[in-house]
Amino acid sequence: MLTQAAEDYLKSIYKLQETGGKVSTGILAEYLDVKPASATGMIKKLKTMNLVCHERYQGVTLTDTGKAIALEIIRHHRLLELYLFKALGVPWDGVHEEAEKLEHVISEDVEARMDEFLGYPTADPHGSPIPDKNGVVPQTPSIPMTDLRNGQSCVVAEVSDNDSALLRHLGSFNLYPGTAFRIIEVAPFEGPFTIDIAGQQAVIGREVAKNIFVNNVQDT
Amino acid sequence: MLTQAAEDYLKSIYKLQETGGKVSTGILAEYLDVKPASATGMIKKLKTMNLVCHERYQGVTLTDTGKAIALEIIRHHRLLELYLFKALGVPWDGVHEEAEKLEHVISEDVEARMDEFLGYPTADPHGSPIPDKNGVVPQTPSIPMTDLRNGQSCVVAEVSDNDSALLRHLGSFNLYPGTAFRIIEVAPFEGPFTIDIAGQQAVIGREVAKNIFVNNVQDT
DNA sequence: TATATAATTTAGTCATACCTAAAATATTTT
DNA sequence: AAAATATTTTAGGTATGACTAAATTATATA
Repeated sequence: MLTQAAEDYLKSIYKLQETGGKVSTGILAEYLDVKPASATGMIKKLKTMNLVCHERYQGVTLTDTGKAIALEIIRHHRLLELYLFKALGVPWDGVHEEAEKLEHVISEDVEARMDEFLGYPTADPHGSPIPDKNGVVPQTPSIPMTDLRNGQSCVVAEVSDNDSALLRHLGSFNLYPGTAFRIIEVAPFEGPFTIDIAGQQAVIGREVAKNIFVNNVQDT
Repeated sequence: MLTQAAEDYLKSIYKLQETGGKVSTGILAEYLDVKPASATGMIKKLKTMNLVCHERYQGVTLTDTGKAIALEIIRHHRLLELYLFKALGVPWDGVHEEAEKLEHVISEDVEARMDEFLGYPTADPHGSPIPDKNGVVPQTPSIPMTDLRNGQSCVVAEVSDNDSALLRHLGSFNLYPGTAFRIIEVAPFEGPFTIDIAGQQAVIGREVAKNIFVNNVQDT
């Protein structure tokens, strides 16, 4: 059985690997809020367990085994988020923190029962894909909201889940995955977005928009 | 925040205290499957945190704070057991092990939500009382099955929860809390119990009977 | 009451896990 | 090639929690 820290490293390497191949020690350390030396230490430990590949100064990647474990933890996390949200009514800005602790502890049996209860879902409350039992991640192509232009309409596909204040802010506009909206205006010089959500107007700053990913984009 | 080990010690001291006042180092160590010296070490640590009272060679007791924490963990544990049983269908011989891990991790918010979902229950699937939010333990008087005599009828109140093989065995006879049965015969010389459960006859050994507690005892 | 026995505590060790600062080494940039 | 940057190694720290062995204290027995 892996320690919680080791599981968190694997999960982080997986996430960073998604957006850019090999993961440098520095990036990983920054992501986990530890010093690079700490990351090197854990990488060495994970290497002895054959969970990562690592050549000195060349960055780290997951082995097949390491990737499978990372995906299992991510599956735990996202199933838990959705379960807490749907079965227990935990607000969507609170599920991440709670799942972060539970993900290391639940059994495969409980995981399977939650999965069944939820009807074998493919996305968590923030729209992030839930890997299936075999580690297959359902692909839902989406683009950042910041790519949108005046007059385009779209549907929220996914939002970043790690900042609960941001999530509360988005919730106040009803900007959940599945919600449709239309761009009324993109202010010039990297300015904010004015949008229409079911008849309600809202102004979304660029920093916020960076955390929103959309699909079903149409010119109207 | 306490470590998991510290929480387990508090919980154990509480349980041992229930059945016999002050708790000796040796008993505590045996219960937790560690050496007495290890128990002494943890007791000293808990004492610096004002969670236990301890005079050398005089055994240990919980302070009010320590007792409150112990009861909170027991509440977590038993609510989790019932929740896993009722909401997710985890078999009753599996809930203990799962709750043992989760009890240290769930938030007060999730605890409250499970409590509400379950309708503010007072007993877990094994019949053990669930302390309320203020640490009040509902009292349900019961006697060991081994005190019963020929011809007496009763209802199962509580069974020991820490041996899952035993629980499966009891389950095979339908001996859940709430199940009524009648003593057909107690074999002499500390022999087994022959009982009638809803028309079905069963033979229960003395070692098993020691783990069953009953109430509503009536002579028939 | 003295002594044997049992329980408890003390003192010192060990293993694990994770972190850091500083120095050494490699890589990249100028 | 030199300088700047990033990474790794080294050496050391902290915390947890277990253990053994020896010393101490309490209890039971003679």
